[in-house]
Amino acid sequence: MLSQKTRYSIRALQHLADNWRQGPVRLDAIAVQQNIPRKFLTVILSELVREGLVISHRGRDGGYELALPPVDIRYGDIIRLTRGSLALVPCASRNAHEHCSNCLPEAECRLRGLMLTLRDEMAAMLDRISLADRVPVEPPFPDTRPVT
Amino acid sequence: MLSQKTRYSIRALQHLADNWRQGPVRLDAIAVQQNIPRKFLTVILSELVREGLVISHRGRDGGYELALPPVDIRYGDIIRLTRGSLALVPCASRNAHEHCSNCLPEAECRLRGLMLTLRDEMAAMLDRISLADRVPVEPPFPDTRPVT
DNA sequence: CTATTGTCTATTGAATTAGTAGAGTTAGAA
DNA sequence: TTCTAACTCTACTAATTCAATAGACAATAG
Repeated sequence: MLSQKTRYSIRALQHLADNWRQGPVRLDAIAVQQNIPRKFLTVILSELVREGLVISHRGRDGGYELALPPVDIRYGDIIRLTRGSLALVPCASRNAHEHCSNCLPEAECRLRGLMLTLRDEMAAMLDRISLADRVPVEPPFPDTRPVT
Repeated sequence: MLSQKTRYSIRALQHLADNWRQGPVRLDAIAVQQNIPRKFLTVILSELVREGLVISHRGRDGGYELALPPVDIRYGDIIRLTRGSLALVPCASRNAHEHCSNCLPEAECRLRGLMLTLRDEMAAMLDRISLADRVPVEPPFPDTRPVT
């Protein structure tokens, strides 16, 4: 699962993408319109600023805006930044690899092999889509496989 | 991330798959060979028994074995059973749908749209592979996309 | 009938996460 | 210059989740 914080980050960034090139957006506007607790959002946005994804303007008429054009911010990047990794298991991360505790040697671990492959598939998709893309809100239900 | 418990479950099931049709495997054998804390494994295996994936034999010469041929146990099933859902966000689950807290109405949520699509891709892969499949332990590094 | 092996429910301790507090900094405008 | 509307930073707390253990119980082969 993505943490609440990661979800808030993504929605905040989407909001900024929607207002790209329309001047800074105030924190309160984002909080209200995206239904994110105000105080928590200050923490989240400050982090995004520190990471270089967002630019802030202080003082009167301040606010936030994306540091890059929406098309250059891919969902994969956002998740890697806020969550550290795309992988579902620490040892299957390509960029933040860590050993799993109580596991077999990695060279023998079949779970790891599977999770690496899965990670790569997820990355392929998430790195293809950017904040500029219109995402289908309700993708067609896949009917070619069982639904347990 | 998959919880430690889910990872243990998968490894335990893989172990049973390796011993398919060779009589019951004792809990201690699994614990030692898979490096899983014994007491924790009792909890995990009991759950798998209750869920019908595993059969247990009590008493002397007891142990565990898969309830189905390995080919009929797909990774997607295991994760759905032990973790409740494949989705990365509660509102994007096909089989255990829940509303996310502090979100927008689902019909407008772009994060949900994206996560549904991702869930479907993950499911396609995880439901294709079963415990009978030999998983490549080290898949080729994908070089067609950026590695952050 | 006993040693062996699994079952069940509760509890503990640690880690993570969500969210808040509150004092500080910056910049525009009167 | 000073007021005020913004953002910034570090620390803290409460709630939740998670990993692991405890310990009494049940079944079965020999």
